[in-house]
Amino acid sequence: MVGPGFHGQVYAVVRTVPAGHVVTYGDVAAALGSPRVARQVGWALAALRDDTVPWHRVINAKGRISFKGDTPRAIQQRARLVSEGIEFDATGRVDLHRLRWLLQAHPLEQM
DNA sequence: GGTTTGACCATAA
DNA sequence: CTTATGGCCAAAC
Repeated sequence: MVGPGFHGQVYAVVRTVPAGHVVTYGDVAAALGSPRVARQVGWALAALRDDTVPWHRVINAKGRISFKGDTPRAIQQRARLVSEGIEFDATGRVDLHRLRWLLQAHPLEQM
């Protein structure tokens, strides 16, 4: 249900991220053609209720789960990533240098 | 249709 | 390392 313009594209890109890899909001935004819309990517995921989208594989550029104040979701996200084989640092950060997934410009524009 | 806000990012102190 | 500020663009009010 890639409804309106931006959200659908975000979901499409996030679905292309395989397990065991992560991407930053900026990367997803850049894959959509605008590296400045990282916030909207996060906002789109905030409205997400679809389990078909691995939203937990999307983190911030610091390799960490930021959120605003809703910790429970962050904890669940971390649990899912660990379950997929993602390793977390002592500070709760992920090794982006190794687990960063290279997004494609237009994954499934007309799939 | 203007104002507010936001799961961000980069820079500065 | 953390905290603060500006900017960016789309959706919600």
